[in-house]
Amino acid sequence: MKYEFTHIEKKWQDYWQRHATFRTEVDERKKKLYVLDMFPYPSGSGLHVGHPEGYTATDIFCRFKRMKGFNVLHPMGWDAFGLPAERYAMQTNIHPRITTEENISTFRRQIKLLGLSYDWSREVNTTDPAYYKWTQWIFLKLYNSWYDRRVEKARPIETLEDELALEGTRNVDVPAPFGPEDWKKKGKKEKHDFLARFRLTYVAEVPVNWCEGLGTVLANEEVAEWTEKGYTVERRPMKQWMMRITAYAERLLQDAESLDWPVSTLEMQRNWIGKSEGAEIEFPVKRSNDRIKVFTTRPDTIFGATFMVLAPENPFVLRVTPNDHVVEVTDYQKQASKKTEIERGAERGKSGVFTGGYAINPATKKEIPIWIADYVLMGYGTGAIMGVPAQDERDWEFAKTFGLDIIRTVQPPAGFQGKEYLGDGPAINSGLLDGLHIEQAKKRIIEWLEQEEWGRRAVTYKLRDWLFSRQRYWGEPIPIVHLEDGTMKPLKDAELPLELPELEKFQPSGTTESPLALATDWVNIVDKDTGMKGRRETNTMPQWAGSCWYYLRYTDSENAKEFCSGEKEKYWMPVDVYIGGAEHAVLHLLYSRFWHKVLYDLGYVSTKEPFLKLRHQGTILGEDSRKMSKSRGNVINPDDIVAQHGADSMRLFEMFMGPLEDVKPWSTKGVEGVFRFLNRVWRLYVAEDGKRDPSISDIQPDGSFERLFHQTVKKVGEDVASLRFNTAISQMMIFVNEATKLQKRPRALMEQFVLLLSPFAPHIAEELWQKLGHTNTLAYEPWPVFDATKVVEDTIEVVLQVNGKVRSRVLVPMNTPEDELEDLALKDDNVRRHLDGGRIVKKVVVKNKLVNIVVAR
RNA sequence: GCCGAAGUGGCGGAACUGGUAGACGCGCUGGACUCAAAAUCCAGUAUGGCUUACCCCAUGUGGGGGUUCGACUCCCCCCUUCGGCACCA
Repeated sequence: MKYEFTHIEKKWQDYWQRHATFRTEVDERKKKLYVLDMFPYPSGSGLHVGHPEGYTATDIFCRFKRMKGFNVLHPMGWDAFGLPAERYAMQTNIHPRITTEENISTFRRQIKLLGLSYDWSREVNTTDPAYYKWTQWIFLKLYNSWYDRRVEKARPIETLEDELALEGTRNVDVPAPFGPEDWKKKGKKEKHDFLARFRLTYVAEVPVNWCEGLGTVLANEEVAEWTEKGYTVERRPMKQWMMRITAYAERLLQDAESLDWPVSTLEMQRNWIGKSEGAEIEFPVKRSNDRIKVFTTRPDTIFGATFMVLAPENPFVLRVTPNDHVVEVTDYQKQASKKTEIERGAERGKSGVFTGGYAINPATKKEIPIWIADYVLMGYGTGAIMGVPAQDERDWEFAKTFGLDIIRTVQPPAGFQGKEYLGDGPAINSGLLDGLHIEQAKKRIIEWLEQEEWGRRAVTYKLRDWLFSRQRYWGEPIPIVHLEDGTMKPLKDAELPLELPELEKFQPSGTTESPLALATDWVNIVDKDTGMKGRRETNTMPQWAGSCWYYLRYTDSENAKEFCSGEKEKYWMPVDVYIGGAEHAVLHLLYSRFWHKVLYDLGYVSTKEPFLKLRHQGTILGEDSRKMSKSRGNVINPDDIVAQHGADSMRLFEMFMGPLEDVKPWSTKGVEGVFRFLNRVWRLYVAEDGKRDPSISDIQPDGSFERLFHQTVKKVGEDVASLRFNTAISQMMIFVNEATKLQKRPRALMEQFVLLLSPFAPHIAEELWQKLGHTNTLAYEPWPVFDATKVVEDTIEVVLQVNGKVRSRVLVPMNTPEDELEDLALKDDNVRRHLDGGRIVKKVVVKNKLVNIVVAR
């Protein structure tokens, strides 16, 4: 009987669905395991072969663990908000909800064809109001929280209000302190504005990449893409929603150390957070009481600071600029503001203008000129630097361009020909630091700065607050109302979800607002509590929002009262294994960790980190080893593969191609190879009449076949546990090759082998299991165990070497003693030929491995 | 430029803590079955040499050095590819 994969796969997929085979519930008696795939954005082009790679890997792992007795949570859902559906709506006026639904249906159908053991009852969809209700709820939790530095955690904003009313800002670090009476005297708006400076979600005027053509702001990484397509992107300050992720910089950095993640991903996150340690130093402005703060990692070089540079946007710029320089300075500021950050970075050489103002170097007491230049960024440190050309490449270049003084304060080694010197050496021209090396000099100068009150030890991070608003329709509405008194009012929990309004026509608003601004009935409201007129926030959330917490929703996806119940969260979290693309190494994985920590601080989740073990699947390239793309015509469609060779072959091949994390090219021949393998398996078990093959019977296995069986159980189990699927499949192929050679096949072992194969090729395995006489699914059969004593070979080949080169091999019983091995080597003809009468200097004997005889001539 | 990962047959890849390099699969070659083909099965397959049976010898894991009885594996230098960052003071 032929291997009718199409029929078999349909049959078992129906069976699993009918019997809810993979439905999971909390079960305190069983050990839980949470295995998660990064959920896909359901694009219009359907699934590509890259998706099933990760999904198959997690599926094999889940099926294996279920058989090992674990209670496995393995869900799937849709990250369905996003720009493509909205752009399509603008062209066709078809509601994004409709396109999204269609795309989801396609994806769901395609994924189901692969026989993945998801608990579909937990499916989530980020665009479903029942889901985004809780995205909005979490947004409000952040809005209504502040980060308390004293305890290093987020707390409800009321705790800050209470504290201000009780003791003012005595224990809170603010520029303008006040007492409890002052707080009580403040008006509503004043209090509102003050608190806004603490909230984890806040509105700020920030320079963004505004694209008029698209009617939205773009992320820095999106700018290049659209400018290439002919759109113009300009830098302009706009009011945007921000999330105070910077408050968590240190914890995001520290807690990453405990994670079992790819080193490269951890490294990328570390670089993204970009911690650097140094000092803040205040430079007094000449003839003024102002002090300009700079950040430096090299406070030891302060004696070489011969100028100062401010970012063009630095608010001090105009305060230090005398009237006769204002024109040049403002001109420069204007130019700089137009450039995007990419353009600023791409420019070779240094530009800048002298402000006409001077500061006093607190170490040398000398006057140094204050310049502005766009190589100094407002978003990092204090937006101002001390220029130390002798010990900094950029400052050197700047000083050379504008003819500024250069004073070496670290002695370069003799014969040093370079420009700036970044290496270590004794300090020179540095007063109290002279002779000290960098580390000591840093320590000494910081002590001095702190003592003289010119500065202090400081840490800064590259990480910036998260720009959270998008001027788009197809995203979660931000649940905030702007009242006519200038304050903002968050919606109450009972008012959630705030659903997207229906629109007549999908088009940009024509202003800097999102298309939501066109839904005037929705936008304009009257506040029930105060009777004030109000306007709803028209920005929506970025696509990251929904994916920031979806793993929590899976634990309790039907819950209408909570985002998930504490009990279920405690049982299932954290995610034990998380698999997805490396393209999310930073943003998604950092944003999720951030939200998770906020929820942790507020007591809503029980773990500090959401994802314990993370692995990325490597990209699958086209057969030509190039990236798959429509234009290259090398795209492989999973539907075709499933139709031609079946889902089991598809799954098996994707896992057999190579290590999960590697980038690897598709191979049609390779699929045929694993398809042949499955056919061989089939013929091993099934006779022409469709019944169990008569070669399978209750006989005692012969020793070597039994050994191979135990070796296979061991290898497959270990490999699956460590996600090395390619080598597990190799071992199964070896087993099948041997089994094929046998006339009579021992039923017990053959049955167990079906169980080994089942996580990889579940459909054929279920069918064979049934043909072997079982009536239930094998999904919960116990995973085969191996007998360690039966794994070891009784005869083993030992290598005989002379001077490290293999000269002969002998078959000996396992654990033949060393001296016997040595004798065998010395008696061996070819070994003796190579000894060639030389003097034996050394004999190395490794039991069960080799004998190496070292001779001198 | 900086950070990270990786370079093994014609191809995808294997080799656990240094101990038989090339498992398994693809491809290729030869054979069996067949009128023939497909499918299937069997055998061979790193490169070169010598014999021209089996053998045996040399070379071989990006290149060059080193440590070691012994290195794909450890150390140093260099090259290439991929991923990320990019004036972060």
